[in-house]
Amino acid sequence: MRVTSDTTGARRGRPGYDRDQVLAVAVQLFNEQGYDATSVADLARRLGLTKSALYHHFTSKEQLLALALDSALTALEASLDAAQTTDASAAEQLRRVVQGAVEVLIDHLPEVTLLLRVRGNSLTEQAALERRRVFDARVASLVSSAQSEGWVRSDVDAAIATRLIFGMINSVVEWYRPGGPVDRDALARDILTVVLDGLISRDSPPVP
Amino acid sequence: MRVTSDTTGARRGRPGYDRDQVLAVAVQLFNEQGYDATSVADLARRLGLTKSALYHHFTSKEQLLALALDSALTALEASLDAAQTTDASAAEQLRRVVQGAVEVLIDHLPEVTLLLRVRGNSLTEQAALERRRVFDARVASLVSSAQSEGWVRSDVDAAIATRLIFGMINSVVEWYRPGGPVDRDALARDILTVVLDGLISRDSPPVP
DNA sequence: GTCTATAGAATGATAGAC
DNA sequence: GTCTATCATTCTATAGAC
Repeated sequence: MRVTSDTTGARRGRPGYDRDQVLAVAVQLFNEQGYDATSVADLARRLGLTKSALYHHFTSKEQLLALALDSALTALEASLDAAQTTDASAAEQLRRVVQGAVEVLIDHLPEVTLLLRVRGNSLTEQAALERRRVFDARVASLVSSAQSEGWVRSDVDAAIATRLIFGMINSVVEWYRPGGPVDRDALARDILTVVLDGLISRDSPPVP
Repeated sequence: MRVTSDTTGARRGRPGYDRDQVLAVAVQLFNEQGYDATSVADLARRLGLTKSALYHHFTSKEQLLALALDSALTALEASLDAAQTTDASAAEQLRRVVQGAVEVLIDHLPEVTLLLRVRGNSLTEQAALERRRVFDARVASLVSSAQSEGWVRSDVDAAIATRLIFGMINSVVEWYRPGGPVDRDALARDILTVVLDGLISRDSPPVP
C-alpha cells in the first residue's frame, strides 16, 4: 500500500504544495463553484500558482475529480466490507453499515459532497455512479436479508428502504459542518435511532 | 389562486409556446445541465426559437429561475399551511406535513429538483434559501410541539430530526421518475412508515 | 547533485460577443 | 460570419531545499 499523505515528515526538494494539498483545495473549490464551472485557472489563482505548475501534480483536471471520487468511494466500500466480514446477523451488519456510512461521510466530507453532486457528465462521473449503484445493491441485499431474518419490516421494499436510508444519511452533507454544534457520533446515533426505531416515542424501545 | 397552466384549452393568437410551456422546458434543461451551465442560446435551441423570441416571454434568464423556485416554494408552503390550519394534534399535523411534502415533491418534481440544487449564487437563489429556512423552522417548531405532546421521542433534537426527515423526503428527487414502478401514494406511505415507526419490524405497531 | 515544485510561453479547441 | 476571450493542456527551463 502506498502512503498518499505524510504532511508531518520532512520533505525533500523545493517547498510548496504537494499532491494531496492541491487535491484538497481543488475539491473544496469544486464544491464551492461546481466542477464544470471551475477552471484550472481558478484553481491556480486560489493556490497562488500558475496553471503549468498544477500540471506537475496532475495530468488533467478530470484526474483531480477521479481521485476525489475514488477516495470517497473507497472509504465507503471499505466501511461496507468491514461491516460484512463479520459473522454477525444481517441486522447487526446493517447497523454497522449505517453507522459506518455516517462516519465516512463526516470524515471525508469534501470528497463525499463532491461524489453526491456527480450527475454522469463524463466517463469518470459515470464510473463513479456505477460504483455507487453496486454499493447500493450490496446494501439493499443486506436489507433484504435482514427482512428474511424478521428483524426489518417487510412491508417496505428493500431497494426503496435502502434509498431512503441513504437519502437521509447523504443529506447530512447539506448542513453538517465540522467544528459546529453537532457531534459526529451523536449524529450517527440519531440517524440510527430514526431509521431503525422511528420518531414515535416508545416506553420501552426494543433492542434486537 | 391563479391557473398557471392550461395546455388543453384553445389559445388565441399566433401559435407557438406560451409562457408556461417555455418555463417547463427551461426548468427541464436547467435540471439536465445545471442553471449556470445553461445559456439562453441553449434554451432557444431546445425550443427551436430565437433568443429574442424568448425575451418576449421573459425579461431575463434569472426570471425563469425565480418563477420555478417560487412555484416549488409556494406549493410547499401551501401544503404546510393546510396541515396547520386544522385543530389536530401536533402529531397529526406532522403526519400531514410529511405526506404533503412528498406529494408536492412528486407533483412538482422538476421545480422542486431545481429548488434543491440551489446554492445561493445570486440574490434570487439566496431569497429561495431564506424561504426554505423559514419553512424548515416552522416544521421544526411542529416537531418540537409533537415532542412536548409526548408523541415524538425527545432524545433527538427537533431541528436535527427535521433535517433528517426532509433529507429523506428530498432525496426522492434523485431517483423517482413519474410513470416508473413506484407509486406516489405508496412512496408517501413508506416514508411515513420509516420516519415514524422505523425499519425494525414490530408485532403490533402502535397507532397514535 | 538530485529531488521537488514552479514559471513562462505557446498550442489547439471552443464558445460567446459583435 | 468574424473576432476575441477563455478553456485545458504541453514543453522547456529554473528555483530552492537536502
